[in-house]
Amino acid sequence: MDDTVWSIGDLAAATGLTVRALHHYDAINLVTPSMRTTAGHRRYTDGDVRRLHRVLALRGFGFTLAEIGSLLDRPDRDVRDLLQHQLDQTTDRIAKATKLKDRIETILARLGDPDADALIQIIEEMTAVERSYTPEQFAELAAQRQAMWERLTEDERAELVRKREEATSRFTAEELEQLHRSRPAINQS
Amino acid sequence: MDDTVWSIGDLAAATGLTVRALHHYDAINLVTPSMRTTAGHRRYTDGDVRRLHRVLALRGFGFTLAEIGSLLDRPDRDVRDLLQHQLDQTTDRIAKATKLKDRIETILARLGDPDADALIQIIEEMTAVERSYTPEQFAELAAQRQAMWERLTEDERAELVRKREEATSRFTAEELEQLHRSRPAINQS
DNA sequence: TTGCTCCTCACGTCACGTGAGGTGGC
DNA sequence: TTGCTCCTCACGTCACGTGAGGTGGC
Repeated sequence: MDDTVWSIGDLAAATGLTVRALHHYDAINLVTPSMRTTAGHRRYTDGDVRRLHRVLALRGFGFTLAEIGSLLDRPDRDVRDLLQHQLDQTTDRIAKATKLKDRIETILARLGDPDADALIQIIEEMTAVERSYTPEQFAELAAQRQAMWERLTEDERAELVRKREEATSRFTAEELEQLHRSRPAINQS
Repeated sequence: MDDTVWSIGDLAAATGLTVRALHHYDAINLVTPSMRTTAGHRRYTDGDVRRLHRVLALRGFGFTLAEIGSLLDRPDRDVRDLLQHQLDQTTDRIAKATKLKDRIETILARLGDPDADALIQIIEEMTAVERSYTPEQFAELAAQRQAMWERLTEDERAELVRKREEATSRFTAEELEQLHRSRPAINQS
């Protein structure tokens, strides 16, 4: 009973995965069938199937396949940290998605019987912040900010980042993303 | 004043994008600079910058670059549908992330001072549903479900899908994903 | 001449989907 | 012999990141 062996198609049907997914797990050495038939066909043993189930369980918790692999193969890492990280990421995703949802609902409410031009106009109103500057003023602003940043000490920069994050809640999603993108670039210089 | 022209570096600094991102937008014909210098350097006009701002605004609403492109170039599509679709997707993402968050918090709470083995065990307990079957029983189940499905009429199938979705709230995230993956495969046959 | 910005390839990312062309077991 | 399952490439996805190697303006 314990020496039952699975073809890839049966295993795929039983787990709801695709054959291609199992091929992929094999290719990255995540779940490798212990046997092959003489024709080269994969045969999954009971142990392989147990490992696959662990993979699917962990995948359900949002771990990447790479993380799952190292968790299963070197189970000495600080699991609490990993889980905490997952939790933080998930919380963050919820917050961002919730904000986006609010904005979309706002737009839908304001939208009468619109075409795309109207949509774009409304969205631009909601996100129009920089557009009140001329390009030159805008470039000047960016340059000044950059120059100011470079005159700061490490501590002052950290303080600024904190303040920005406090102010962040009043920003639009677009600006959030832009801040997020521009910060590492600035920090590296 | 209106004929100011931007270099790619200045525009990147002013918007918080990377130069590479602007290259990308150019490559996919989303935002193409109207001019080049004799040396081949991109020069963005005021109109280009306005288009870029529209792109960023729409991106903030979760549209893909392809969607943004067709929105800007053929503004005749049903905008309300597009936005509604965005909203549905976002709501769905929030629901899934919230469920995941609950599960992670549950695990973290149950976790004393654990190593990965303990984690995997706990996760397996939380997700252990199929594991109460032997592989043969499991394969049998899958085969029976498949056979049953194929005997159904379209209406009966739709009814089943509805019922499954009702029951879904009691399922784990893993099972949700598996259902989600297996359904289109079955429907195609 | 030295920096700095700019240019064009071109591969890598993540978890597979989707053919393409061919082989083995019932 | 006909289907069906299986096999191995290998390109595509999405929005860029990250060098690699080279050129132009101050």
